[in-house]
Amino acid sequence: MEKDKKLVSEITSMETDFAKWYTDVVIKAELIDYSSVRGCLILRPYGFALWENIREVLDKKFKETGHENVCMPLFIPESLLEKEKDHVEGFAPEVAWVTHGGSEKLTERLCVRPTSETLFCEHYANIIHSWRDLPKLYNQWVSVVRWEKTTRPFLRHREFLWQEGHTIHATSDEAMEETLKMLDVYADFCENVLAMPVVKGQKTENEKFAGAVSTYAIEAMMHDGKALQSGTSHYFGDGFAKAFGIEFTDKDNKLKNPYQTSWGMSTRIIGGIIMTHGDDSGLVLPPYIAPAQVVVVPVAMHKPGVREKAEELYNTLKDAGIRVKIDTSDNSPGWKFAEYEMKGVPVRIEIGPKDLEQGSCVLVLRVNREKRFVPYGAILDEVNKAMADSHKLLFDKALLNRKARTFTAKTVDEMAEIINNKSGFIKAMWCGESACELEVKEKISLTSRCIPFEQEKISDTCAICGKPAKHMVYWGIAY
RNA sequence: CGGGUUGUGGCUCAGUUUGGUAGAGCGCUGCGUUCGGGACGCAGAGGCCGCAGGUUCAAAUCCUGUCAACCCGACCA
Repeated sequence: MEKDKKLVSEITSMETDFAKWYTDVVIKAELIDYSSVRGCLILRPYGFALWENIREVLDKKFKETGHENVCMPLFIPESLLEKEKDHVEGFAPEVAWVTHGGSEKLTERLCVRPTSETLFCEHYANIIHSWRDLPKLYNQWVSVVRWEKTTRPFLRHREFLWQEGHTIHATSDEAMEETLKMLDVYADFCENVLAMPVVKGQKTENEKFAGAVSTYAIEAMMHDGKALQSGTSHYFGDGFAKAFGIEFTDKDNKLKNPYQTSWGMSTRIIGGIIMTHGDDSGLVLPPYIAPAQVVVVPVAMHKPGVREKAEELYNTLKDAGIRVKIDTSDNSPGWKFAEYEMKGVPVRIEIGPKDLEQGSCVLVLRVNREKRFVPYGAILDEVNKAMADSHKLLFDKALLNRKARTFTAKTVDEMAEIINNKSGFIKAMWCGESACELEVKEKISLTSRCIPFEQEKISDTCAICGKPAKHMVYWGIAY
């Protein structure tokens, strides 16, 4: 478009300063506000509505796959947290402690849950006795607290909302199947609902969850080439069950430890949505979770018939279940266009005197500002089509960005050469030794993002040590 | 947790060097004119200068402490 220069001057352009752009968008679009405790942020109605929509879609999927929602306590006694060694070592440095109840000092301090494995384990030990009690497929939607040193809106809060699934099974095969199934649920959700392409894979030993046998994750690429871990699924084996004394009598009358999983997705994904799809005019929201999917903007409202027709279109869409908003405020049309673009509303409908003459209205896609002239009778079909088209355009654009920013390297020098000039994923071979992974981190500040399920052979030898390679790994800089 | 930058009406900032009546633009409220890419006029409202101490006749300004935000690093499954 001719006027492709920035229409919104209040937002720092991505190219000038991506981090500043991000905070500008988050604040200006009224997603978040700061509170008086660092890292504890306020989700404003527009931001919380995004989470509600995400929650609604995921929760439905969890229930379809047989899961039940529960709610565990907020506090974990210190002695309970300490039962699994790796787990406590992983989380202890970042937990918040409650030491007093009223004015009385507690005999045992309580940590505010950083994650709830220990609580679920304690509960499972109480309720599971027989193979008939298995499996338990539980999930909870709660907030957790991790006392992070560095905080950023959505990406790293000290208190954040998430869901954590915790399941327990009679066999390791069943638990592993669950682990991978839920990873697929997340991947499917990201791609088909959020329009975010993801790479599915396994985390290395260094990067896995504290206490897990293996961790799987979906990795997404942001507009600036940094990686965002967008959902994780862990296989625990029977380690937690042993540490917490969870036992059941199997069909063969033998006492056994069951096998567990956990998996989570948090409000961090909203940061991912912003950094995947946003542009210099502000937010661009994927249509299926946008709090407002359509905004109706009447132009020259005082002219006869304009407002009535606008209301009529609004009602038609609303009655059909579309999340639609109408703006009849006395701001100028130009102001409204800019405002709703900044807020990322996927579809805008303009209706004014010229349209009334034509018997149609103008439908504009946020993602590329494409204008479509639509007769009134076709409005619902065209809105649905515009949302489907927008979703596809967003996905394709994000995938294109990832492909353009995915490089291959055969040696650590090549990796350094690439990362000094560009930002993105580097595919390189790895022998499987932690030492090599740590060397990459120290020398060129890249971390392993995952060992993707879809393997490729870049070369025969580890890019770092030159010994025979075991895996192809995606390396990158992560949020 | 280290290094850096910054806190002044809702927002962006000037004023701090050299202590002396708290400012501008935008936004907000009311009325009128406007309305197809952030309209215009007129009239108004709004600030213990982040917080706490200290120095001084006098502090937004100087000193000490503290809190918060942002950036870089370390750390973070």
